[in-house]
Amino acid sequence: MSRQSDPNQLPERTRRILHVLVEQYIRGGQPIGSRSLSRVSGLGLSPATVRNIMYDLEEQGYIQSPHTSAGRIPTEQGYRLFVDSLLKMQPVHRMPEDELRKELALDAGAEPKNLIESVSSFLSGFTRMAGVVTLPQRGQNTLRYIEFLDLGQQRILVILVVNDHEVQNQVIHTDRDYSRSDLEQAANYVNHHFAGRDVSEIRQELHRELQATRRDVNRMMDALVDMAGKAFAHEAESDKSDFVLAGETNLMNFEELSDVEKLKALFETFNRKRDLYDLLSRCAHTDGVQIFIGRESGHQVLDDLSIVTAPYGRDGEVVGVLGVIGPTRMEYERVISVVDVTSKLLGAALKSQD
Amino acid sequence: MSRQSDPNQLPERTRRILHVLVEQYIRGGQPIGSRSLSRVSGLGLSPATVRNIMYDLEEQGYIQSPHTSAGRIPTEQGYRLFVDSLLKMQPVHRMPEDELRKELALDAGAEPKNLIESVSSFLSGFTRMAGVVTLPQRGQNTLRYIEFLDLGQQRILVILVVNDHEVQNQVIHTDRDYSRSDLEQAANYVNHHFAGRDVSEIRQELHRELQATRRDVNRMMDALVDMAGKAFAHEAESDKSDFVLAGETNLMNFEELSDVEKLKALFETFNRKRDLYDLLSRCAHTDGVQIFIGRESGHQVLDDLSIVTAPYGRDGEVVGVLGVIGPTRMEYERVISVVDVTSKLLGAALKSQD
DNA sequence: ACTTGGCACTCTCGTGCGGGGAGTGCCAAG
DNA sequence: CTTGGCACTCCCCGCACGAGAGTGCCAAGT
Repeated sequence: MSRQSDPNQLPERTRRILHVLVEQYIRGGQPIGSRSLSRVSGLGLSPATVRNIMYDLEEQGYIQSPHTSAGRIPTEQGYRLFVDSLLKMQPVHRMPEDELRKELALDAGAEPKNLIESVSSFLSGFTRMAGVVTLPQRGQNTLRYIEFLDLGQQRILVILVVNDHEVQNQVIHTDRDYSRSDLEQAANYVNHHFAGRDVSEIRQELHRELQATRRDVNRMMDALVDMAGKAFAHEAESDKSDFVLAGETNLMNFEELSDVEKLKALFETFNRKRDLYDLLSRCAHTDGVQIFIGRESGHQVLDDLSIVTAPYGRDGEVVGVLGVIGPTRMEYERVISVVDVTSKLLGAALKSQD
Repeated sequence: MSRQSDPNQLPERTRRILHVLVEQYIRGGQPIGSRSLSRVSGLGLSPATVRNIMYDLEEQGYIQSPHTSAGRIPTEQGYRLFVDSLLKMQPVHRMPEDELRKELALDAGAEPKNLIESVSSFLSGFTRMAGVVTLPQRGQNTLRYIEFLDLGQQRILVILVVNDHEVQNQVIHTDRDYSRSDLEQAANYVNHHFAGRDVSEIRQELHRELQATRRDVNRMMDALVDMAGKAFAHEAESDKSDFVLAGETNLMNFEELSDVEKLKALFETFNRKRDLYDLLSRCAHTDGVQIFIGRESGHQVLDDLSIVTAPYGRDGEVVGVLGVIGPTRMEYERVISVVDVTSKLLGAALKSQD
């Protein structure tokens, strides 16, 4: 980017031209020529003057022309400047808050998963692009209750209730069979000692305890603690990198993705989940709306797309990220508002839930 | 279909020509002309003769030409005849059973859901089309264990263990609060009386019991039974119409779906799940491989696609359906074998699981 | 009666050509 | 510094043309 320059050094008039150009291009999808720009910019400049300005903008990498006798379209750098100028002004927008509020109200008290799905499909429905919401990831998982159930053949079903609401279950394999009362005893032990404490903390403590009692005569206790430890070990690794995507198919409408190869690569990325999740988690640590334009995301499949994200949470603690994925040529102003408002409403909804 | 005729009345030679034509078309994707057909059919007929035969086949609706000077391609009716002739002969095929066996072995003992996912992605990977497997739906759900956990605010978490393995949980709302021991008592009651019996049976019985004790002074018992009833009512409605789809994106490669509108409609159908699930369930009652060609499925979005399905189950009882979705122009012979073998292996894997 | 070679006909597809339209770059004048 | 003018470039569209492929039909052969 040798020719890149400090955007602040651009004359006001030049920035105005860029702004209008981006707006117009977003509206129409056609390259913008000097004539229409001079008319619509409201600056009272002749097309020739505008041409000169456009020449400058092109030299500095904000716009480009698809071929010599077409108009100009914004580059990623151009979009970036445009978007940054949008973010400076407080977006006070007539929003369809009510629509979402209503939906959220319906889901109140439902599984968090349902809530997330509603929000994701709201995002996609309202923007006509793809909506995405990560599942809320609590920083700490508080153990509420544990239960062991014998399945025979040295298999034990562990049921774990965390955070008042969520039930997780898993089968663990042991090296011997346990009687009903053994299992009850183990569950009682854990429930009594550890209920209300953080799960990963418990795992560590159980581990320590196992070390300590290793030479103990009480082999039984040993095995039980081992078993409980296994249960919590599983818990730690599960449930990662998941999000709810909605309206992916909306993206098929955009000519940016008319290339089937690209489309395929994109959908495969969606299915794999990992890449997109990583991208989203990166947004958890900034607060407020964040925007990746085109290649800024660093993932090749998203080259022609932009992502607008915002973290959501309750009581200031971020528990997830939501966002909208669409073509680089999207109505940023509207999308930013929607994402922003939605993240706040979702935070509130989660709060009221428990 | 006025011109449709009994396929059995077609002369052997004519059927042979159709068979070869379909084979060739499946291989190459290009309309087949009389010259190449005469060469490859091995019947020692001149192109002119083949032309006459093709004329007959076209009149009877088995083949058609995209335009006057292209070769011929099979119609749905033509595919149907082709496929039926395939199904008559036992498909004894060198199959990649081992590959799948290995994968299934890895998943042995894992969640059924994981197993299903493996199979689905095997189907898709091996055929390079889309694989689909419905979740196993047991005819009866045997209650193993129930537990009630107070969440406060008149909400109770119900944990239900069915069929030795599966854990279901749900929050029910009650009209008053219950003490810990109330809940324990309720759980004990249900576990003691109903463990090992079918869930929907239990629901009915609880309902009856509720009617009977309505005038009873024992209000407590009343409420408990009511609560348990609620729990089982939920259980009944959950978990329907679900399947695991894999490799949908493979379908994007086929020019049959190069029309973005079609592609979009198809993927939306996949997401909705209902339509496809209904189609699949219809296959549960026939045994052996079943094939829908093009519009035979009755769903418009599948017009250019075919579906090859087979039910799977254990001990003769069908618990689900699996299949492959691909373009009408697919290698039926191979796909039929794969689907057939896979359904049997999955059945066996489920059996060995518990 | 069936098969075959011949032949005219039709249709698609790729290519090359030309004109209209849009927009630019540059220059010289204001 | 702005503006009008003008030549230039490039895309896009319609058109025609020829090559290629395959058919339908007919008349002759077995």
